This record gives sequence, structure tokens and C-alpha cells, in this order.
Amino acid sequence: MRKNYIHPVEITLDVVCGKWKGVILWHLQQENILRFGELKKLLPGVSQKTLTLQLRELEEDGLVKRKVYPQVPPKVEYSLTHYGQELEATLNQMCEWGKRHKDKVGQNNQPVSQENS
Amino acid sequence: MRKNYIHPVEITLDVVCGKWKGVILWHLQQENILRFGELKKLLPGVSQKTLTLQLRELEEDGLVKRKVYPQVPPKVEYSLTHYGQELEATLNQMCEWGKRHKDKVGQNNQPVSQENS
DNA sequence: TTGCATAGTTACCTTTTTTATACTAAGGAG
DNA sequence: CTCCTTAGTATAAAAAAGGTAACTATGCAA
Repeated sequence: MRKNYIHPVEITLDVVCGKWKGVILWHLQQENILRFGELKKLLPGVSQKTLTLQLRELEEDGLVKRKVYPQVPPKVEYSLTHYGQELEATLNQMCEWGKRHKDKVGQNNQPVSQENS
Repeated sequence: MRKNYIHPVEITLDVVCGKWKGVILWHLQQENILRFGELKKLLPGVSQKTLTLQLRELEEDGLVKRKVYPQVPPKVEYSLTHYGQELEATLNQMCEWGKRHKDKVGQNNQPVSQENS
């Protein structure tokens, strides 16, 4: 157990709050099955290490299933578990809110004053 | 924007992913208006500084309104903005998922409070 | 023999986030 | 005059998260 949660929303946030987890879950929801390399291409900027770690945590939290094919070169497929699939409504809500507010977020902290020295 | 988002869900996660932000938003959604000290009591374990910082970030992201009464001792009231209120559906979804899976994520969990959505 | 393929691992480092502790302002009560 | 109140600041420290670059395994193809 990682934490004494004060409220159920924290449980959800806890498993979903990693820099890339939201997008990972979203893509797995769309595509059903994705290989490691496919995910990597879908997340421009992730490092191998970070992607591995995010996937391992999602797996540990029971959201993602990891299927390893005993081949060389390796082949690993990721998909949502039943638990992960039940996040669909939440992810959709987050997507909707995000779309509505993408123009709003973070516009009041623009460091624009470079006029005088 | 603070980041080059590759998907709208990231926007939402970005403004909601702070250690205490989920519960803060939840309580503000329930109570409409809360003073700083009331919030502090509702979040056992939070430090003054962290609570201040979380609230400042929520304010900066346009989710929370801060109303200062020019008194001594000071009185400051926090409430959700319209933007913040629009997170209601998302928060409710997260709460529901969290309740369903509190037994899954970490087995030796203390029971979470059963406030209703 | 060399090189390529995939899905990692490892060591090291920087940045971000959170915590702990002490301190402040200004009026009213005693 | 001193203490109490609230909503913070200031400073330092610790912890967590994420990034970079190099390295691994093993079968196959040239």
C-alpha cells in the first residue's frame, strides 16, 4: 500500500498521475493492443527508461497487462486489463474537459516583460 | 501553455495532478466555499507551505478563486471558478473508479472515507 | 565476423515536488 | 505590554520523478 488515502479520488489520481500515463492509457484504450515500440513512437520525447517505468507501474496497479513472446528480437504486447478498461469514462471526461480548456490553461503566467533593463 | 501536450487528457491531468489537488477540488465542490484553515483541517498532513502552493497553482490554472478580506487576523475564502465547476463530472468519475478499486490498489488499505458524489 | 532487430537494464545526474521549522503582520483581549 | 488569532513567507532539506547515455541478450542475414 502506497498511501493512506483521504478520499477515493486520490486512488484514481495516484494510478493515473505520471507524466505519460494518461496518454498511454488513452492509446491503449483506442488500439486495444500495442507493442512497446509502437507506444514509444506514439509518445514523442519519452525515454526508454521512463516508458518502461510508467508501464511497470501501470502493470503493478493492475491497469495494464504485459504479454511477453519468447522470441528474439523480443516482442511484448501491452493492453488494458478489465480494471484499466473501467477507466474509460474517466478518461473520456478528462479528454472532454481538456479540449474545452486547452486555450485557458496557463495563460496568466507569461514572462513577457523584457522591455527595459 | 506550460507544455506541448500531445493529447487533451494531459491538460486535465496537468492541472489536477498535485498531491493534494484532487481532495482540495473535491471538498470545494462539496462545500462551495472554504477558508484556508478549514481546508487545512480537511487535509491531515499537509504543510502550510504546500497547501498554499497547491492553492496558488489551482488559482493560476483558473480552477479556484481566492477572495481576501482585508482584516486582521486575515480571512481568505476559496471557491471553484466556473472552470473548476466543470470538472465535476470528471471528479465524480474518478471518485467512482476509486471506490470500486480501493481494494485492488494496495491490499492493506485503511478504509477510505465514504463521502458521496 | 559484423551488424541489425526489440525491449529492455544500469549508472549517474538534474529538476521538480513536498516537507519541516521558524518567522511575520496587525488588531483585540487580558 | 504581552499573547492570541489567521494566512501566509523564508529557508533549508529531503524525496520523488524524469532524463541521458551506454550496455545487454539472442537469433538471423550478409
